[in-house]
Amino acid sequence: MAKTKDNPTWLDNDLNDRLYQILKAAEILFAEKSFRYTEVSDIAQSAGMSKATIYKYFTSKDQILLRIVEENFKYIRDLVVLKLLTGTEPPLQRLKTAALEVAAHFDKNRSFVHVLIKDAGECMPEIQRMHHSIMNANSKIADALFASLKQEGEITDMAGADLLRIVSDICIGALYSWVLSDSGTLVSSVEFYFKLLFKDASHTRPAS
Amino acid sequence: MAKTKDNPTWLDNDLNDRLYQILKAAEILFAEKSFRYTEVSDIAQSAGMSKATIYKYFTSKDQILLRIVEENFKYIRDLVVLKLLTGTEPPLQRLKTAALEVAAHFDKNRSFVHVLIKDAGECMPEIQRMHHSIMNANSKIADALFASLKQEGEITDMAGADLLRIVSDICIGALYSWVLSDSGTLVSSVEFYFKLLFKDASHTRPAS
Amino acid sequence: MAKTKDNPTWLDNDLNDRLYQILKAAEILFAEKSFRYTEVSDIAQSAGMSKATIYKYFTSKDQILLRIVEENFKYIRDLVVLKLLTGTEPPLQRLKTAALEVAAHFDKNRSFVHVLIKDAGECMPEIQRMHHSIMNANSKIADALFASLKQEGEITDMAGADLLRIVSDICIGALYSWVLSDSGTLVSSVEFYFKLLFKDASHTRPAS
Amino acid sequence: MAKTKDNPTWLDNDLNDRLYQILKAAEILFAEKSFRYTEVSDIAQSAGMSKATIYKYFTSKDQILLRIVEENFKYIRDLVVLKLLTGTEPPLQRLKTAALEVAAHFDKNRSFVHVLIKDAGECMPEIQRMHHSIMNANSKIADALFASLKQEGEITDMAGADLLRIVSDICIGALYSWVLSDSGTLVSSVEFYFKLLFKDASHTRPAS
DNA sequence: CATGAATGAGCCTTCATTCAT
DNA sequence: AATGAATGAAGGCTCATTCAT
Repeated sequence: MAKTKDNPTWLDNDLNDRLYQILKAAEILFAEKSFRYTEVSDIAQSAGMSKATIYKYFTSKDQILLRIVEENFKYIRDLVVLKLLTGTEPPLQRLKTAALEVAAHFDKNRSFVHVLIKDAGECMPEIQRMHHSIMNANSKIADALFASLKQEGEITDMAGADLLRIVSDICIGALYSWVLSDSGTLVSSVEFYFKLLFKDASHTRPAS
Repeated sequence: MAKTKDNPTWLDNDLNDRLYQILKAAEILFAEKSFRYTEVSDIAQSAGMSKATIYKYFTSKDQILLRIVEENFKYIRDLVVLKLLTGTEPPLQRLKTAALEVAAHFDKNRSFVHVLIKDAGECMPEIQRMHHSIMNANSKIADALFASLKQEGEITDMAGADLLRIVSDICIGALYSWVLSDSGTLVSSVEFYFKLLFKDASHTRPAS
Repeated sequence: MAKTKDNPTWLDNDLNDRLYQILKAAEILFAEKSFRYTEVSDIAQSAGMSKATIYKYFTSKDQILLRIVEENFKYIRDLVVLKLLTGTEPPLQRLKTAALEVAAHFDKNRSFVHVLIKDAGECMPEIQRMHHSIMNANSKIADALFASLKQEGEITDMAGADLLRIVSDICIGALYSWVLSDSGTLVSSVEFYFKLLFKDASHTRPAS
Repeated sequence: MAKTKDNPTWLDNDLNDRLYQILKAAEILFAEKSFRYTEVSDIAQSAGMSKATIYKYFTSKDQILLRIVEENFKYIRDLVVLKLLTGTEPPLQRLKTAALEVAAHFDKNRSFVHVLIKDAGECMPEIQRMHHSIMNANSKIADALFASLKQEGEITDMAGADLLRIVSDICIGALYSWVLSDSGTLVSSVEFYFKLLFKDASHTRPAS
């Protein structure tokens, strides 16, 4: 799953230490004080290096934020693809696993979600690209998934696009709410919605 | 309904013209270029006055943004309270009316929603207060509403808090998605969800 | 003595009311907060009129300060000339009277002295002109005075210029000290120095 | 004494170069154009650096002025203490030496005196503290000095406080006059007053 | 390579001053 | 004549960014 080192949970191991320190420090500060109120020197201090060093790795303050978003999005995308497309479990189970993994990632990276929401304006293109790729580019995957879910009778008949929309809205809403309330875990949110939508508690393959 | 004048859709008519012009100009610019990239002189030019005049009405650039959010939130709150608590229509009908009115307000004030989402970090306290007031302070209203909905069999039995959470998540999600896709209307989104959740198309009181 | 009205002590009676109010209000505010920190609107408020009205009487904020200094200097000059050159009392008596009158004027107009010292930089030309007129233009008067003082044996033989210099230095120093210590009266200072320099307590004409 | 470098006459050598350049440039500009009309960018240009660098050393334009005053006052205080309290010369000689040294310092730093007088309003607290420390805190030193002067018959019997007051007034007056006339040296002023007050030209110890 | 030191570009904000009523 | 409302012109200060060591 990309990660084998101890502390990093989302950034690729390949990132050299310096880079990782910058991104992590920035993420935390952006989450706390927002992009606007975080100075590059704050990041430098928090990352234990000088400002000049930061500019060896990034061409601008904005690039740091962008990189944070990109790395997280990439990580999530990889996670989803891997969990959703691979494996022999039934589709619903794979969906749940993927959702839980993503949720767990967010639970471990609260600050990223704060950044994403607070400084959305600074990275609209990235967010929109992500949103678009989920709503359109990946719709084949989604269609296939939903088709198989319908086959198994887990969900009622409904246009795949509509379903995707609902799921997407709920995900975004849950994410936003989670940040606003700043309590609970996203994992429990996912479980709540799964229980709600699919009365079957286990989602292990129905033994037919 | 409050509004009869032609152009203002959300700010109270009582706001004097100058103030209205500033807020409206700022809202549009913040939505387009984000708070960060909007200079006070941009707002001044767009509002057809000098920077100094703006500072007669606001003590800082930040205050302009805050005021935009406050005014909108106030307007929405008033709208919801009015539509939801007053009137003789059945609860579900009132809920739908309120939701549609709010959605229509947003449709007419897309730029506000853009601001709200792009510059969320600048007004977290206001957003959180709004969120909290919906999730907690207003829960009595919500409970009453949900109770009567249940009585009428419109919705299945479920904890009020859970229902509220779902509705809230969907609303936030729909709002965010709407901005991200930048297409369609929120009103149509509301109709979509109402059709989905309550199969009855009309929601006029079931003729017993 | 120029003054017959009740409250004004330094400005000419001829000054119309509005003008007097502005100058007095400004003098007090300049003394309290210094020229820099006194805004024209402060003066307006304190004088009970609008800023625009002030600009009917003065072309700039600087002009107000200048006028304050000019009026006071004019008043003092008139006083000195009148007391020193007129009258039948012996010269030393006239000198003392003049000095006491000026001191009394300052005692009644502490704020002017504060302004003069705090905002000296804003009115160096006026101050320098005054200083020059005392040290040079008026030296004839001074010479005559000192000559007669010497004749009467009140003071030792000494160049008039030197005497003038000493007196001038002591006056300036006493004035400055008085503002710095912000206690006592200038009149008592004058009496101190007269007692010190001319052992004769009365200075009434020696009954010879 | 403290000074052996060529150009600096009043600031401690310890002050690093950059700081010294700023203070010296500011002092000259303040003296020429007054605090009000001197922009920080003027100081920057004159000191051969950028505005931002100045703000590395000072938190505000006001602080620069304050620092100039403080440094000079400190320097003067040290000088006086050193010259007055140390050494084996008779008291009057020590007094004269101290006065001459201070006067020489001012002669070399005319611009400081201009600043002090023109922008007195900006640094009243510092000036008052200095004045107070001379008139009160140091009165023990003064009393001792005056006592020994009296013993030696140099001055007539008189309350120490009164003597101090006279000396202080004369000093301030001489300083102010010197700036106003903008000619001559303070050293010559000191010599004038010493000759005047103590007829003995040499002030070396009276040969018993 | 890492950094301390330096900076340029620019923003927000202020206030003396003006003008229409 | 008096003023409320409006503004132009600036100035202090900041901070992302660079460069010499």
